[in-house]
Amino acid sequence: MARLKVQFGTRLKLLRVERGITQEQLADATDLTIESISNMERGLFGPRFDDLEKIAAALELEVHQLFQFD
Amino acid sequence: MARLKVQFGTRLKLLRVERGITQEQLADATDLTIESISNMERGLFGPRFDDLEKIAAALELEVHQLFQFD
DNA sequence: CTAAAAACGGAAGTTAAGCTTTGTTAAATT
DNA sequence: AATTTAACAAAGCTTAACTTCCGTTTTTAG
Repeated sequence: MARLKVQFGTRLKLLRVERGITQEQLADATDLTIESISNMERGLFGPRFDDLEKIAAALELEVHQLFQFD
Repeated sequence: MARLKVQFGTRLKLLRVERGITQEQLADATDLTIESISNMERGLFGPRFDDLEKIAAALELEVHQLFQFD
């Protein structure tokens, strides 16, 4: 039942690494802490709605692509 | 800057109406209140991460489709 | 090989977005 | 005209999300 968080986290990390940016750089770009990014990538929690927008913008993609698993 | 909430809300309403279910039915299926559904559809706030899963399940679609605008 | 950078992980405390409750009003449906 | 459905608002509550602080491990680079 926390499947989505884990899937999202895995996807987030993949996309971030693909773009060659660090957790710290993503944290800066989204006004979050590195721990929050880390926790998201590990599936401990998902971002708030507003932060979804920031994350997508920082990775230069559409929000729906963050949820494009498989 | 609350663009995503508005887009999401509009999309949610469209998908719900397409399926011919009321706000109340969606609220029941997701363990939310009708006001919360109403507020989301009007773009006042977005759902929590866990509720995203419930909403997608209730509408029988994948989460990424909730963010498939245009 | 070593130092630095990046990521992992946990625990405890804080904050504010999301959610509820209550109530009223306005459309839409029959 | 009556009933259902949805819009709207304001005030209070809850808790997931977030931060802060800490130490450890892994990866990268010099």
